[in-house]
Amino acid sequence: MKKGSSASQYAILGFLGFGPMSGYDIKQTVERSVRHFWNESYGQIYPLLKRMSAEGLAVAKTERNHGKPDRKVYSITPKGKKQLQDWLAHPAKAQPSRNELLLKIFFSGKENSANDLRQLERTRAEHAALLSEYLNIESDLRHRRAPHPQLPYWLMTLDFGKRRSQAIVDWCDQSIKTLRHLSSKSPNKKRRN
Amino acid sequence: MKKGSSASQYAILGFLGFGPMSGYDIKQTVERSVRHFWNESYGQIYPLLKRMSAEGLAVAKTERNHGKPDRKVYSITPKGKKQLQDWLAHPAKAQPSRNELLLKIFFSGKENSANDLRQLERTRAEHAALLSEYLNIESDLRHRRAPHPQLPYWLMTLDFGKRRSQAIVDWCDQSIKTLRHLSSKSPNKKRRN
DNA sequence: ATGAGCATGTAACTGGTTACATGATTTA
DNA sequence: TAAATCATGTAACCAGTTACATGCTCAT
Repeated sequence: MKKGSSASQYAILGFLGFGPMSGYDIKQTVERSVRHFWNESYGQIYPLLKRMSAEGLAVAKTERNHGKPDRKVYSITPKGKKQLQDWLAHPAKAQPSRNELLLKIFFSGKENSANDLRQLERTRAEHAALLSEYLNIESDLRHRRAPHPQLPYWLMTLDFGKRRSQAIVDWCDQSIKTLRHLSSKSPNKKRRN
Repeated sequence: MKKGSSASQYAILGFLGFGPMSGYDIKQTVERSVRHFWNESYGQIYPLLKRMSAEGLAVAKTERNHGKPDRKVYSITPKGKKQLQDWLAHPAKAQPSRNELLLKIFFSGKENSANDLRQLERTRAEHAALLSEYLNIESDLRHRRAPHPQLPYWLMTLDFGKRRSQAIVDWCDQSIKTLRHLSSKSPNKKRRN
């Protein structure tokens, strides 16, 4: 793995692999396709595209655009394709997970039960919503993209999202139950013996 | 939420809430207790402790230590306790997830099947190992820490880890099956029609 | 007229990791 | 005698976010 090339660079390379795109396009595509497990900001995309074309991994072509600003459309080069394949071939390195909600619960106590419950319910709702969103995307994908050779891979990542959200929903339900049980056994304010 | 105070600071405050600790102790404790959803480096801990004691959130006491280097043991102050409680009361902000493995699979195709399978099997093994580690920790905790008032909260975070790893194992199994099926339908090298 | 969408880009900042320096003691 | 553990700390680096600047067009 070459030094100075971050995962963002490979992500960009990957999207250019689908076809020529501008920085703006890449951002939109990220939002529509991999948002649930990846993100990129313009502040990352534009400087990287510049650097990558200087390194010969992509080539830019400026498209004049009536009224709207010009578009700089980048295409991946053979060298870029090779670098992408190299990256794909190397084992993915696990990124350190940091989960603030878990940290708060870890430090929590009976005093914070009301707040914990609120947070768990919010989290549950978020992931329940994601879950149904994923199901919609899935059926949409299966119909609109039926013959695309990469469809199975996209569905795999979706499946991951579904399972993760389902696991979180289940965990929230269980934890909410536990918290309620806990505070009914020894209530915060009024305690009847 | 005060500006300039990162989640790391609250994590440190949280651990000091369990009792006086040195920077070294905090690091060890993080490793032993919340490693599966949180991490801190010395390069983060020591400067923060310094700053926090300057801000009156903690107080340091130097312990002379025969032979070994001196220990600077920090205790949380009432002001620190208050700030910790404030943080606990605010909803946890979701940290942007970035999953390299999913990204690679998203960009993958039949050409990379062999490599994908290797990575999925590795990931599966990792999380299967974590899973049994969690189960050990759990029974250990239930016995050794049986009467601790915060035990239920620790178990909740463990439960999260268990469910997450189980979901990942399941997803790996499913994805491996899908990949094998895929390459048996249209093999990479030799194709019989 | 107001705001959303299109489109590119830079600068400042922040949060965090890694590498380094130091040095005694215990264990293999 | 080599390595691990104890223990603290700094400096350099890096990746990534946020805020800002610019400006046109189209729909409300």
